[in-house]
Amino acid sequence: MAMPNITQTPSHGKEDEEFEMRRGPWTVEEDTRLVHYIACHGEGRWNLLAKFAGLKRTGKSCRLRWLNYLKPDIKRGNLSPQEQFLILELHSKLGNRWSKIAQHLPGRTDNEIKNYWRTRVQKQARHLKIDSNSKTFLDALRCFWMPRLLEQMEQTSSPSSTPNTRHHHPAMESLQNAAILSSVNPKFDNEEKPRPVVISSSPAVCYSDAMRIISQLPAAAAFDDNNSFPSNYYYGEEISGSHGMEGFRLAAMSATGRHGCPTLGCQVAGYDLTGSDVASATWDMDELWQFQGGKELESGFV
DNA sequence: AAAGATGGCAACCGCTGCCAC
DNA sequence: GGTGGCAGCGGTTGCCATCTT
Repeated sequence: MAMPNITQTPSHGKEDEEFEMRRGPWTVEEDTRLVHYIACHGEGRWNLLAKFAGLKRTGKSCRLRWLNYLKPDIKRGNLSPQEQFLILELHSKLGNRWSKIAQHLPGRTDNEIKNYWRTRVQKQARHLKIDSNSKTFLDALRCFWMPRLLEQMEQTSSPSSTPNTRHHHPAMESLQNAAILSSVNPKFDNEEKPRPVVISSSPAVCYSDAMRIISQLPAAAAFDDNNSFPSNYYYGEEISGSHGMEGFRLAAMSATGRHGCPTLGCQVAGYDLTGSDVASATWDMDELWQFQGGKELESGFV
């Protein structure tokens, strides 16, 4: 680990030492000082805190270190499928408002979510040569990625859980909150964004539930006799009209997923995500797309 | 095995909004 | 109303680990 840099602010007419600010990675000693000081005096007033704690750091740096790393309730490790789903959902409503998104993921920081978006989500957009802010890519997330996450969420839920306990799965609760948030709170309405995906009006939400809700859509949106996904809907949202030819066409897949639900495939304005080289070269790079034992191979995803 | 490329993440920077004076 | 200080936010950078050739 590189030693922290020292920044000197010239021409202030005070002792140089007073302006020697450390930069770069934090040492264990600095962390200990910061944690100890906050434990004794609380957080806030970061410039004064830095001074009184004897840290040669800016108040900003102290605040960032505390909020993003040292705070006791910070979660470490990979984002769960539930958290990923929530990020995708909330980002579709809130855009790059990372702190707002982070408020809905306890223990996760805005920085972590931002990094996740840039390194994981935008990577897929780059590989597909689609603008990550484009409707096309957002649709790809909704059509292709989010259903996978939903399925992962169900698969990773405890096999011993009963229907009753399942209703109290914390991630499902978060998901429910997100759905409620997007469907109820007008603050998050955005005319230019797709309408909220209301997949949770019931206490429990999972892949099969989402599919059940989809199955309860109006007749025009319901599955046909072949159990194919309706060509002009996904998640209950009409994609003809405003989306037009720029939107997705959901391929009617003959294969079925779990619970007799159709496995989703999709095409994005020239990007056939169901079987193109692009798909095999990019989407399956992420473990997200490792679909439980190569199920894609059977259903024609790769 | 080594060098270069790439990815992931922690930290920094600059801007904005709020508030006290 | 103007100004300065502070906190917070989002974009960007830089370092290190891992991967690829």
